[in-house]
Amino acid sequence: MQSEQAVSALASLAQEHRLSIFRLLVQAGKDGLAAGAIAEQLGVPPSSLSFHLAHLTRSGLISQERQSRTLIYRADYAAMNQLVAYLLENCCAGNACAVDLLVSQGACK
Amino acid sequence: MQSEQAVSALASLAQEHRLSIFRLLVQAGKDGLAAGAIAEQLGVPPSSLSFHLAHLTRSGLISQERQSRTLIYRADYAAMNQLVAYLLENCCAGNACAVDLLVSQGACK
DNA sequence: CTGATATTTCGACAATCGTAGAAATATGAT
DNA sequence: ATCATATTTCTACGATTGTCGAAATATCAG
Repeated sequence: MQSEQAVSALASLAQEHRLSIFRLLVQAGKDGLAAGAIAEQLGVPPSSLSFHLAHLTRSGLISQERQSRTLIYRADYAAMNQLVAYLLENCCAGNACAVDLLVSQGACK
Repeated sequence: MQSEQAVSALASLAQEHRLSIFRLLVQAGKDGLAAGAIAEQLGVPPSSLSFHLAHLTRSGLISQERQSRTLIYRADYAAMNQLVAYLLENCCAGNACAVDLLVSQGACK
């Protein structure tokens, strides 16, 4: 991963509405959510929502698939993992370190 | 973690210079780095660097400790872990999911 | 082809952010 | 005390970002 890519991904998460969108999609899992369903849950006006969805899509953290009239959005878990790996790359100068917590924490399951 | 906190942490990483600073500190480990050492490695003017260090410190991702004339900065791994946990909270609606990658990836060691 | 639904693109404006020089502060050395 | 070093705070300015109404686009139904 390049730093430019990472900054873009981070910037797309660093905004109240977009963070909420991303978390909704993370929780929704592989089925994703339609733009409309997201709008309903967050109460953001359509044009604003679209702006934020485009931002997240451009950064690669979510993907878009058209299903007839609706657009389905999904979190891209691999992109998220790459981002975290980039942030913690070569951490603690190769010594055992606090980042082991990530393993024991079990964010998923 | 509150969303406001998360946005603040993410915003502090979503900037080229600050991202570089954070990664340097992650790699430096528990000894941290003096502001001067960071300035040297990144070539950012002192006032700008100070602005970014303050941003990262306010968001809780790094900490500051004075050691006589110099200020030592360190990455806060626990804060980083909390942030990642917040992003992936309750992911995939409770099913086994792609976030397991985080475990197998072994960013550290 | 006409109308309805789902969503995006355009445009303009206010608010926030990053930059870096100059001045200020904190600490240690002589 | 005086001076040098390390770093921050202040300040002003240009650049970027978020907002949302209105208009445009895409798809389906009748």
